[in-house]
Amino acid sequence: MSTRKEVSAIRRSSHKHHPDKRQRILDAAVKVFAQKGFFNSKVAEIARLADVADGTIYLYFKNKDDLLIRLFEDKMQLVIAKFRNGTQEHSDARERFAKLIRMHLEEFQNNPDLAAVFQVELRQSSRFMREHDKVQLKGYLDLIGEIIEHGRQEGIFRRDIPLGLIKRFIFGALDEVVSTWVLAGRHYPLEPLTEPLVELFLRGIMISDRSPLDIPDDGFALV
Amino acid sequence: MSTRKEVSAIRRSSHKHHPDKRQRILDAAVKVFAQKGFFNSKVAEIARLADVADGTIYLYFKNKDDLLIRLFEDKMQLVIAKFRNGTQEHSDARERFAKLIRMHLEEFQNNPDLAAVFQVELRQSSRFMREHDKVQLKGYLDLIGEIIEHGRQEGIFRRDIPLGLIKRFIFGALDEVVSTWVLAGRHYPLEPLTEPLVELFLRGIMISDRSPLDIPDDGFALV
Amino acid sequence: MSTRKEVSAIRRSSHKHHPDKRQRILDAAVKVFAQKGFFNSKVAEIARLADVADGTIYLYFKNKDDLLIRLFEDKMQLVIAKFRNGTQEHSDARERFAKLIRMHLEEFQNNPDLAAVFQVELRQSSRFMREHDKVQLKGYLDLIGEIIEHGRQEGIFRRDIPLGLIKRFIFGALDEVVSTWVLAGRHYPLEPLTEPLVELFLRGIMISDRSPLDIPDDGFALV
Amino acid sequence: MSTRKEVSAIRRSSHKHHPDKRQRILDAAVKVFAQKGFFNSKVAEIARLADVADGTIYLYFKNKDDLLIRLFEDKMQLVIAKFRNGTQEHSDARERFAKLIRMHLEEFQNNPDLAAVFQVELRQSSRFMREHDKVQLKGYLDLIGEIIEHGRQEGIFRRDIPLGLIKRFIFGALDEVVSTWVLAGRHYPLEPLTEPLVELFLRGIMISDRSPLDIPDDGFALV
DNA sequence: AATGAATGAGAATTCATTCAT
DNA sequence: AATGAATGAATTCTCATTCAT
Repeated sequence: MSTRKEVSAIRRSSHKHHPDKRQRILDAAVKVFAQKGFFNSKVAEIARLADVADGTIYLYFKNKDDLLIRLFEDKMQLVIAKFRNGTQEHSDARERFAKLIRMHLEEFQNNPDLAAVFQVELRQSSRFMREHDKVQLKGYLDLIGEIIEHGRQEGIFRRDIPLGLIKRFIFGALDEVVSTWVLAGRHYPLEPLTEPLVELFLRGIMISDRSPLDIPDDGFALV
Repeated sequence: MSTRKEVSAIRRSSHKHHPDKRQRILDAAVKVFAQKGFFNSKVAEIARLADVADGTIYLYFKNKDDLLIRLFEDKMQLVIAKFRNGTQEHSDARERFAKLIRMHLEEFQNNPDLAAVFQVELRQSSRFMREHDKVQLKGYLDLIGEIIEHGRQEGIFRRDIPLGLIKRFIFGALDEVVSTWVLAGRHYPLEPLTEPLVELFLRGIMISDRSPLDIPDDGFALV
Repeated sequence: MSTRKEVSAIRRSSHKHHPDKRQRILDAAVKVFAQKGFFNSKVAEIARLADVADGTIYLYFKNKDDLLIRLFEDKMQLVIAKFRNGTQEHSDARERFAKLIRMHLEEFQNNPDLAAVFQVELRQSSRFMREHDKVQLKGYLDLIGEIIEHGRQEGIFRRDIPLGLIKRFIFGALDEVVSTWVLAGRHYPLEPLTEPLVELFLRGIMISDRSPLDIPDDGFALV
Repeated sequence: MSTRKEVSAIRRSSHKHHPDKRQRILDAAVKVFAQKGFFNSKVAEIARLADVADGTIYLYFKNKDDLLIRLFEDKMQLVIAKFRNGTQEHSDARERFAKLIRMHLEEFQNNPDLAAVFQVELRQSSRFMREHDKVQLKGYLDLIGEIIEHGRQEGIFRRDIPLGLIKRFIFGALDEVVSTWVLAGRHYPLEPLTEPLVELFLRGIMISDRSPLDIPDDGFALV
């Protein structure tokens, strides 16, 4: 009796399933969650959009919650890796920082559905957030932290404000800007906001006698 | 046939009701929404906590959605009025700005449940946000805008970054700081974050040749 | 927010379902409606009687209203076809007419629950009637009309009274007789009423040498 | 202490209440029932229309069901008395009968709301009908019966068909004609239907030289 | 007698999840 | 592995009725 359940549990963990199907489900989920919000999304609709049966979703994901969690984790992991990669092309902390902001804005601009889910729908369940905020979002905050730390070691970012606060400050502002864009219907491009945002941030976090923009005279256009 | 719906607007008229009861329901709603999240909250639990019958809630509010909306509107109105009042005690734009940040942090520190609802649960429905973001939240952003504008006229806040972006930047950072605090379980005081945050903000938004902290020489503690 | 409503039309598509289950639900519905009346019938009870889950009903029918409507349409269609068939076995209009009356009485005598629903419960909602009276009931009235028309062409049914009135006159009388029988608890057989009813009807609608009103010659103005 | 209750009880039974208020409630009930149907009518709406408080209705009527029952009884009593009066102006059974039909059609034509309630909404609850069909409707059927009996004694109405059946036959046809009129939106006058209806009825129930069925001599067995 | 705010039982319907095929 | 029909728990909201004023 309990055998069957266990078998199915083993299969689930072995993830042998068709990997493409898993992705199709996640892609459908992003779209549906983005449009309707998590609680108003129906598993059946995700299934329909992914062109699989309702039950199939449960072969790949534990439940609806799990779908959101995996979605978040999968994407966040990719995004963080991509951003870390991208930023490390620059050695200057300011450039590195500026690159991060730009990539963030571009990423969401190019994946509006993902943006909607992250910015708005992921906030839905405090229960969810309580459990997962600490997991993957932390990875992103860590990336920000690394860059700040880099700047501190370069001697150009201030040390008199707690790193944790700075990370939140930056993430929060960025997050709000993207949220506004999502809620406003994405009627304008995000990427051009890079420069002023970088300016605002750097002024705040750099050591004050060095203005972020009049740094060297190599004429580099900020990022 | 279709027994339900259809009418529903016969009663709702004489709003003599007990005014205290309305408040009790709202208070209960804040607590429950904060703890469980909007979608996981049951109207019956709010009723129980408010010590009224389930049906009574519907004498004061159109439905569960309406409860959240009114909650937001009621509180936001009060908070905005209070903040506007408080900030106008200062004529210096920097002080005014600093006062706003402090009041914001204090307000949510003193109303943790309300903070939880505002920070996390209100973000639940993009539909909701789409409708209400523009209404009352706008009032708050406007207040921020007024203070920035004041500083611009005093000649100490920069004009080269769009006001809209600055407002979002400030609100977002603030919001994230409070969210983190809520999600972290409110284990630390919020108010002490006033000074570093003000510092970060002012550096970003002030005209750069005037450092925000070396303003007067009377050694005044900021705010 | 408004969790409910809004979507509801995602599933309903592949109508492979079990066809027998649909019938079981309809059969259960007839019984329950007949016993309790539409408004006092609970969907849960129909489900219980049909031995399906509550939710299953909603895989086959849009809602409780729909259940009644389909019930009516399904049966009416069958009945009309059956009656039309049966009456066409006779070429004489009087025989044809008499056959219709007999079949009508027999049909309801043999399907007492159906009779109860048709006679009493279907009258429940004027809205329902407004929509459906015209649809399927019309089919039945049409059948009556056809037979009358046939008799007119044979030259034995009078043409001086509007067909519409005659149809109503016949249907109404028949309907009332069955209603009475249902409400009286079906304590007597219906079918024996065929002959006297046919007699009453035919006398009214046939051409006769002497119209029942020109009997005496006292020239009384009717009423 | 208990005195008050008893006093109020006495008052209730003595029907001392403001008689005009009772009528206002009944009038409102007819309108609302006619428009929405019994089950879709809200006591609160009746109260509003009658310009009394919700609770007041319960001083005059036991409950919502009672409201319908009293409505029916009150009106039926008046109508029967009026019809009996009116028909007795004529001594000839045929004229008496014709007068009844005319009064019936006129009555409902002049009280469309009442017609709607009687014809459609009263059919709603088989439970209701089971209890009240026998009470007041019977009074009306009795009146029809009296007139038929009168004609029989005059020697002009046939005796070979059970009186009960004839009463139902007449009432049913009449009822259906009015129902159709109600459901069709009352777009045409009812009263002109008096003559053809009387014609149809009288032909059926009068003694005539030639029974409509002994026309051909082929000895066909009816049906 | 009258009021109408409050009550709370009651019911339709939805939808995540299961499981026989 | 996949399916999708079936399940039934769960929850909002309505409205007849009561009762303190």
